[in-house]
Amino acid sequence: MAQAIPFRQASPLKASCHQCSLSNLCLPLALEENDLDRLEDIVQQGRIFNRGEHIFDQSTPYRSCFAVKSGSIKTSIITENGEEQVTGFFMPGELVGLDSIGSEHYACTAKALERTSVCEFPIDKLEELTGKLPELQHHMYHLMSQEIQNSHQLAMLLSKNTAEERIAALLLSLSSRFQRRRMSPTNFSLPMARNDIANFLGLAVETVSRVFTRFQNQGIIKARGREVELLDIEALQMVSREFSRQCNN
Amino acid sequence: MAQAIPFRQASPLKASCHQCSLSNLCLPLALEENDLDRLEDIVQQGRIFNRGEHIFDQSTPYRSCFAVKSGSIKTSIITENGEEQVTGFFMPGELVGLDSIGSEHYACTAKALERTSVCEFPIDKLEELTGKLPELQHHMYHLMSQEIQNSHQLAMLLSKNTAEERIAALLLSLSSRFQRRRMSPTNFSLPMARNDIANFLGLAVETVSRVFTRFQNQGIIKARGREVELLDIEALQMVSREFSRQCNN
DNA sequence: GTACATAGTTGACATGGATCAAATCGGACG
DNA sequence: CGTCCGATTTGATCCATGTCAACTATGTAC
Repeated sequence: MAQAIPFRQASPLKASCHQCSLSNLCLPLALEENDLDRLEDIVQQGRIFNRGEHIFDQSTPYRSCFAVKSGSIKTSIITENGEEQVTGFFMPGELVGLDSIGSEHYACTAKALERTSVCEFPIDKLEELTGKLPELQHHMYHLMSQEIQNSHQLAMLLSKNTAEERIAALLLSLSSRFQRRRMSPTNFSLPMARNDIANFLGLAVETVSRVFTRFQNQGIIKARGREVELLDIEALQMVSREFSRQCNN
Repeated sequence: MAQAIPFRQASPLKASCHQCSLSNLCLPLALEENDLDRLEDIVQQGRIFNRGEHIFDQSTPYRSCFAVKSGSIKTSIITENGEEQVTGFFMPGELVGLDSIGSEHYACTAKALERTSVCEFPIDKLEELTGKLPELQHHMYHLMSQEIQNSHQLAMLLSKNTAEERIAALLLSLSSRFQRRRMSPTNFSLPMARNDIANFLGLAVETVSRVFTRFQNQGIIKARGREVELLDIEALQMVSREFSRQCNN
């Protein structure tokens, strides 16, 4: 029935980086057209996860890192006594699991914040490939560097900034990340709950809520539930003290 | 006058990883004897820095990462408005500058806390070499992963833990790092000032000072200036809540 | 040795945000 | 449509830690 197809086509288990709309954000960003094939050879089209499902947790043996294809992911560390520390939010085109290379298990737990699909890069194959493609290797180093920087920025936010500053910085970070994905930088829907925001920013939920309403009263944002509209980006930048140096970008 | 020397010998600008006492901690850790030569080929014996001197700062174009050979280094981010956030302390065998790969300039400022010597790895040559030596590449990924993890642990410490817990965790981290370097885990001299500790842990100097004296009154430590003796490690672990999961190890 | 600067300690007080409590909203489901 | 449960908001109170101020110790230059 199906006739032979002369052109490249993804097998069911294989992602097509060539056709992916995120190729200017994700790993393919580093590669020429013809090297892209080699990346496609190792990528596995991952499962789709429903909201709340774990992509992996700290007891999962480390095998792969994952690129978000659609949806969004939250990573967190769960301590022995059950406390959680949210370490990041990941949007389409971003790589999750870079903090675990060389470890037996994942160093954090990754949970889908909404219906989310991912591409899976088995780490052994990825390392092998980066050994052959210097640009890809460089890009990996660069991504990991940025992850370190982001985390330092977060530490800075946590140790030096007030609740308002932290929340302003997060909103700005999300804004610029939505923008890079060609979505509105001023009108978006938060993928995460207030609780996750609070945890990520080292605040109590109540504080987050209060700051949101304060911002709203000042006419800086408009928020109803997870729907957010940034009315005055400049004001947000003023609040976040260190203009545009966001915790994640 | 000088006669030809038949055996490998470090040129003035070249470090000898073969003879380095840190070879079980540093990059050589990943390599077989014979691959070590290739690492030696790219290492540059760095300058010696006096206390307070900058190895690099955020205006320095990114060229290399550095391994601490002796002494110790503090890294920090300086914001536009002059605020400082200490992001880490580095001891012999540890690598500084992994947060800047792929950036134009260093992402942080590195300052010698005491008289310090470093080995310099030009990043372009290092990347080239890791492309050829899979074990070295893997080790680099692993080191960078750990740096991300450390930073997440720090963020966690900052957002969830009390002053006492943070300081206990730092003391334990230093202790285990001294131990790995075959120095006493209970009797050491802090390389950094109270100020740096405070900044790193997101506290006021006064708070650090108070906690030190509190610990001392409880008989957990003995401290005179920078000289510290850990009298009751178990008690410290109790205090630091999440037993032994330190911010840096 | 004296003097000045820098680092560390201690005390008194103020406050941002945590905590506790309760009300309200919103969505899933029968 | 009504019910239920979790998420969010709002209010009242409390406390750990910051801030300000003063004092002490340590080190460095002359």
